[in-house]
Formats: sequence, C-alpha cells, structure tokens
Amino acid sequence: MEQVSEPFTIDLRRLTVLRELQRRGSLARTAEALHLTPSAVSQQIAALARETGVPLTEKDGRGVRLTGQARVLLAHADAIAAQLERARADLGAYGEGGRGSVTIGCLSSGILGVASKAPSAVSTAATWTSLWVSTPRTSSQDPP
Amino acid sequence: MEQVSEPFTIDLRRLTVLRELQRRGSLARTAEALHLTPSAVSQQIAALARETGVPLTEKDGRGVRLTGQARVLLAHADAIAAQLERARADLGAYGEGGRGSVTIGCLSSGILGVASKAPSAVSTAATWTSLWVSTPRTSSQDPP
DNA sequence: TGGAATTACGCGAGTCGTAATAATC
DNA sequence: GATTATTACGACTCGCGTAATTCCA
Repeated sequence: MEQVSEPFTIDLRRLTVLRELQRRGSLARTAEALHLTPSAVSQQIAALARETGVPLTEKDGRGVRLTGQARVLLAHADAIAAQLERARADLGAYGEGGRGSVTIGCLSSGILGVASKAPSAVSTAATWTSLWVSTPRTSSQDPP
Repeated sequence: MEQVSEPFTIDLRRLTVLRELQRRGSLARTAEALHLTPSAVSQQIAALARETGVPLTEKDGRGVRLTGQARVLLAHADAIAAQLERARADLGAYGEGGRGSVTIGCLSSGILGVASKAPSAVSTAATWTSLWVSTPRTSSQDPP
C-alpha cells in the first residue's frame, strides 16, 4: 500500500544513527556505541539516503566519509534533537508549578552576554542559537 | 557503559497522527484524512501516549478530547515539522548556486516588519517565530 | 592478510485491517 | 439503533543479526 501526501518525514532513529556516525567516524564504532552490528548501521544509513534522496557517505580508504549534504542534514538534526528535548521537559513540567518555556532567538553575537550569565539556558547548534526561558503562566493556560 | 544518546525519541509518524486529530476533532475523521482505519489511529495515539508517558486523550461524550499535555506536545510538533521542512529545502538546494539558509529569530513583534516585506521567508508556529534567510557561500563551505 | 563496509537471507517485532465489544446520543 | 472508540486477532512489512562477499592498507 502507498501512503499518500506525506510531505517529508524522516525517521528520527535513523537521524540518530547518522549523528553517532559523525561523532564516531566509522560504522564499526557507531554500531558499538549504539549496541548494534555494522550491518544494521549500514542499512540504516542507506535507508536514510534513499528517504532523503541524497548521498550521505562516500568511500574513503577502507572506511567512509560524510558528504557535505550529510552535514547539512546533521545541522538540522541537532536542532530537532534540541526541540525534542524541550518537548520532553515541557511534558514533564506540565501541571507542576504552572510553567512552561518559550523559544526565542537572536544573532549569535548578541546572545553571548546572556550565555555568560545563564549558560544552562542556552543551547547552540551549528547554524543557529536559541535561548530558552521559563515564563510564568497564570490562569489562562490553554486558550481553546 | 558509554552514554547512548537516546533519552527521548518520538515517532514523527505518530506525531503527525496527533496533529491530524487536533485538526479533525475525531478519530474517525482523522482516519479518513490519513487513509487509515479508526483502529489504526486509536492504536497510534495509544502508543504515543505510552511513549511519552502522558495521557493524550480523554473521553468526551462518545468522542475524545485532547488533553492539555497533548496541546503542549503539538506545539513542539509544529516546530519540528517546520524544522524538517527547512531540512528538506536545504538538502534540495545543496550545491545549486552555492546557497543555503540559516535560522535566526527575534521577538514576534520585531519580525513583523520583515514579514510584511518578504512573507514567504517567515514561518510562524504556536510558540515561536523564525526568519529564514539565504546566505551566499563563497569558497570555504565546510570547515573540517 | 586483517580490518572495514556492503549484501543475502531468515527471524522476530511492530503495524494495519477486519471483526467483535462497549459506550453514548 | 446509529455513531464513536477500543480491543482481539491474523497477515503483512520492516529492521536486526548472522554469514558470506568485496575492497583496501
């Protein structure tokens, strides 16, 4: 059966594999880090390349090297991972103290002053910088 | 054992189902919109609730109603979907004209002036606002 | 020859649909 | 009784591991 009108979905699990590959440098070490076999890692990367339609690795000696497109994808993967982390935090904090978080941003040069004072609130990725601040919510928590 | 960076993964497919449920209001209409059966939708939502550890629906008459936690999760889902869309655009534009995009942000009130002049470059979600700008890249494209 | 990646293939887990059940209007 | 959601169960797909193959230092 074919799934219709699925604009662009990427399996986050495969993206995690690609992130680990960037960090470890080889399929073998990636597999070890994820408690998988090199075969599984190879298949995941191949599937992700099929999904996205771009080559993610190229041969380099007896190993592999990430392509520029893979690095582009990874920059977004970092942002998505951070977003997921925020979701987890917000879900965990739901109903406890009535606070959530909002994401604002600014130019990297401008956020450094804040980062120096509250480093735990600032997360930086390759292409963007976000500041997360907790905001008190009073009564109207969920406008319908 | 070394830290396996897998603290929190959410299946984006299930998140899409939840988004459609928010939009349609009932499992039946959601199933119809996604070319699925109500059974599949019910199982997906239940699985997502297990994954996240929070209740997502509560009974309302003979239908269901989203919980506040579900709305919190959906706010992040919007942000993630937008991020994926950016990833797709960047991947498609890779190597064509040597341009990519960077994400910057500002307070909503401050971005309106830009939005009025280049609306296609601005995307707004529930809790954040991002401006996407294309930046020319010259020679040093990938610093190792 | 040894290490790294890929491919072939079988098995288990997850997902969907059909059908039956429960609940509400 | 009609509509909505949930549960039980069988069929199918997908992902992982084992094992064989290829490539390179």
